[in-house]
Amino acid sequence: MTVRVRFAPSPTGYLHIGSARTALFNYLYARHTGGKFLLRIEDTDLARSTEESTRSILDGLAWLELDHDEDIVFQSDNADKHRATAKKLLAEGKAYRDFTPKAAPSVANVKDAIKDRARAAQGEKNMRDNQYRDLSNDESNARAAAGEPFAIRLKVAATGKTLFEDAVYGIQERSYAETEDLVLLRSDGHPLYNLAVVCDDIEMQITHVIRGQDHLTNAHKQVLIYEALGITPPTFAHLPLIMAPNKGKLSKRKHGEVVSMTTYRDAGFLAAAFRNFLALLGWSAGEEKEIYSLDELIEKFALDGIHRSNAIFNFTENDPRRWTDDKAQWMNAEYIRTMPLDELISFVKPELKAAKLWREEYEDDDKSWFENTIKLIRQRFFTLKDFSSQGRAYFSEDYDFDPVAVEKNLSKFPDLKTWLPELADRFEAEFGEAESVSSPHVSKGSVAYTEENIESVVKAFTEEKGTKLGVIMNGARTLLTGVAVGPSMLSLFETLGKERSILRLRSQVVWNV
RNA sequence: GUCCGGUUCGUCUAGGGGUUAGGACACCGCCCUUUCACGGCGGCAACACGGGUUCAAAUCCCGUACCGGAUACCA
Repeated sequence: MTVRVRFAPSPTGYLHIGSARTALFNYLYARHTGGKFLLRIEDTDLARSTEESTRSILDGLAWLELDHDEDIVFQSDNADKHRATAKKLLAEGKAYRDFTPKAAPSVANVKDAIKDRARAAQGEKNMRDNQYRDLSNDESNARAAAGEPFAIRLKVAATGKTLFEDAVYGIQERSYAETEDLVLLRSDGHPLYNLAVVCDDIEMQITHVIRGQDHLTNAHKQVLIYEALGITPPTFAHLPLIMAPNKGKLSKRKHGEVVSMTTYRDAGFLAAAFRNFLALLGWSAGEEKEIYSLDELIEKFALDGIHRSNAIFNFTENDPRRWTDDKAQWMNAEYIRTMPLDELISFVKPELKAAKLWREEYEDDDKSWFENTIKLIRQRFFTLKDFSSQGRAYFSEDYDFDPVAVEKNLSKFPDLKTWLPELADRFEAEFGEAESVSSPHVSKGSVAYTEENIESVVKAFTEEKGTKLGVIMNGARTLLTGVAVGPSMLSLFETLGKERSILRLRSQVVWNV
């Protein structure tokens, strides 16, 4: 039997981190087993479902490259089938009409209201005391024919228990007494979640239901429906939940952007890195290894490596440096500095394009210069965004000066105002005239413009001025790149090229601010 | 309340009767680098608690505490 799994989000918001991981695990399991990964949009709650959410979820999945097989199923399209199933159960006496008037929709906090009611019942509630449960067929039919509204409830046996083996949590038992006669069909004819899920999973021939642990009790209800239908339930695998740093619920409302997949895409994360991070949240291959390619994840993924305890997604609100999980950030930086250069460049290109820093020459005449530059600066970058922000001075003459860097490396040494242009003269004398900035990498001087030669020129110059090398180097770095941090000054001079280095050494703009 | 689950460094986790309880991130120190990183080396840091079982318990059993989930004519 080939494995068929599904990711079934309800479109009530963007794809958040927990759902993304559920999708990932489903995807990995399907690919690992050579099965199918299906997508079903559970849009039966018309009031809350939006097309925009659906699109956003699809975007998130696309970014993570979790491509699904077969057509997307929209649950609302199957409402008639769900209703038919409920009617069938009713006809077979496995469900009954409940003529109890629908309770007024409870106010503000539905969750709390339910909890309060449950607590008030003190565990003495009899789940089988519905007065319509054993209504005669004739009377039930008569009332229905008379137009009296009714919900359809599953007739759960008074004694016994549901039992299934969860692939993650093991044997799960629940006494029938704990389970109400769940509503299958609302009095307005609207099919409810558990019915819809079971019907669709059957129709889609789902073999493994991999979803959040918050559905564990739903699994019991669903097993009941499967039993009533006489169909063997799929294998369930419930996933531990991803919690906020305070161990509380990670919610869109409370935590906002940090839980949204689009945030990571827009912040310059690599899908591969984020996937890798997500995979390790609640699952482990049981080895001391952190970096896994997609192929490796697919190869190693197994249900028995999934944990039973919740994991915390660690981040610090209002801390720009810790706005998201440290490990996710590290993972992304690790990918940026170690992934194949070609691959990285395919992501850097759109980033530079978006920042209007891209030039076609980077794939043509200046290809090797571009590659070397990326290789040089990727070492200290964390996200794709860094290439257009911190890396701006490499791709444009129009870059900003960090006031702190200027103060620390330039203003403190007023001599640099004349020294740096002098150094430019020295470069010119040594390496030849600056021709133009259009081909900054081409060096035409008598002496080769290499790190080694640059070093001796700078060193001689430093001695002559009776200053420290650091003063010159740091001053030049700030003048040439606008910031106090960056690659070694020598490789910076070389990478920027003779012409651009000379031009920038002579620049007086920063002194006039 | 009831039912279900969980609990190993701050975080993600390995281990599952005998280990100096391992790794990663974060943090700290040293080296490298006349910057900042990267890299290298090192450090800090954990088996929730109480009872059993056993020669031996982080590991098995029971209980307690704490945390989480569920408990709808929501999904």
